[in-house]
Amino acid sequence: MSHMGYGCLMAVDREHVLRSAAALLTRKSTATMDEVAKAAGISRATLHRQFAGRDALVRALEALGIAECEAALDAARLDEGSASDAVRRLVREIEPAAGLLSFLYTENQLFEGEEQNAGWARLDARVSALFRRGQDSGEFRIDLTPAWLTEALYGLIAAGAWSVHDGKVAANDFQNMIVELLLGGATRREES
Amino acid sequence: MSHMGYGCLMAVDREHVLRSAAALLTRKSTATMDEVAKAAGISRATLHRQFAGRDALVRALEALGIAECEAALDAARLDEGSASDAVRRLVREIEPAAGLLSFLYTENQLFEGEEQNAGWARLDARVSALFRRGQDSGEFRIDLTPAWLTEALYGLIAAGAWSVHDGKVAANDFQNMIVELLLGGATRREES
DNA sequence: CTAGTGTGAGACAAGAATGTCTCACATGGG
DNA sequence: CCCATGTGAGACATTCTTGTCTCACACTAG
Repeated sequence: MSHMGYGCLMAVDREHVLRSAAALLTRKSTATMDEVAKAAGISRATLHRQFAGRDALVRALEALGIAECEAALDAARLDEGSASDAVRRLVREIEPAAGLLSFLYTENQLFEGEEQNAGWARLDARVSALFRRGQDSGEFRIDLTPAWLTEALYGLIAAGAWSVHDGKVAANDFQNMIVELLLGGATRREES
Repeated sequence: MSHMGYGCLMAVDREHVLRSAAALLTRKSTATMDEVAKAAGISRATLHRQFAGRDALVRALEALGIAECEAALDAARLDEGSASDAVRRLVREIEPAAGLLSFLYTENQLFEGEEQNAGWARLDARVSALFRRGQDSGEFRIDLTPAWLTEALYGLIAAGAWSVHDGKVAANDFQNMIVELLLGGATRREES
């Protein structure tokens, strides 16, 4: 029967294809559909049966990235404890998705004309709310807008992912480098 | 005679074409040679006479970006005064080139295979030296490597340029947002 | 006026990537 | 055993971009 294996087998295959495509496109953002198919171990025909075209594939990757980000936001429990600790948890949880994120980050720069996925707006709102909470509690300075702190976080994650990829930063330092710079800045301060 | 107007007229035309191409590609990094030519007010044939191909154009833009960065580094007098003030001057001087920089920044991500222009290495070295000077003087914390601070600066400049482009950050705040986050971080501190 | 030079417009072929299609093969259930 | 479904391989047309070429036109110096 067609409605049997369809729901379960296709799902895991689709998941596997998406993971492979993410891993490949993270390293080579201009990879061909043929290369993506080979990386996933399937033929171009099958790839094209699952994703109508390159656009559909990128959209699916976007949805995957959004889902992973939302899962990271959930796991980070942004509402609990101090805002600083929440930011630390957020970066820790989001690190596995950093490669995919940096790919989507630059990819979105050339989708400027079209409307962006509503999921990004939701993520932006949640992260912005975290920074705003930190400002309201007196923990964060108020002269940097939550919108900018959110964008800066994305930019630092992308820069961190590329730095690790280029070997300029040790993979183990990824979290600390981002969190410490974002929270504490470069200037030395007296430990209290 | 041909060897007369060649040195002077071609130079200014080339400069104009490069500026136009930079302005266009900053907004739409996938612009066609035809679009680049139209943006510069010349025909595709003439564009192709000045730049052998798209690669040559990008290389020339890269050289332009490097030259502007080096000019900014010179103007910022990185060796004078405190490292913090030097960083402030650097961001201020580099702001006009931020758009071009962010374009080249993402463009270089997909040149991963090829060797990068030696100019970038020189710039990295100069900026790294600035952060190292701040560390040696006790001004900057030593747990963030100069290499990471340099990459983070690039990432923040790109993020700032895109944020301004998307209207998420006011253009007037560009310098402050970057400098304050890079130097001071998000955490509030007592003013001394 | 005339020759030389640079430019714009457009035709043209080459190449790459995409989207679509067909066909043969394997596998798994009836 | 037989059939249906999904897959791989490959051919094919299409589209887009690029690089090259030719030709006509404007301008300018001699």
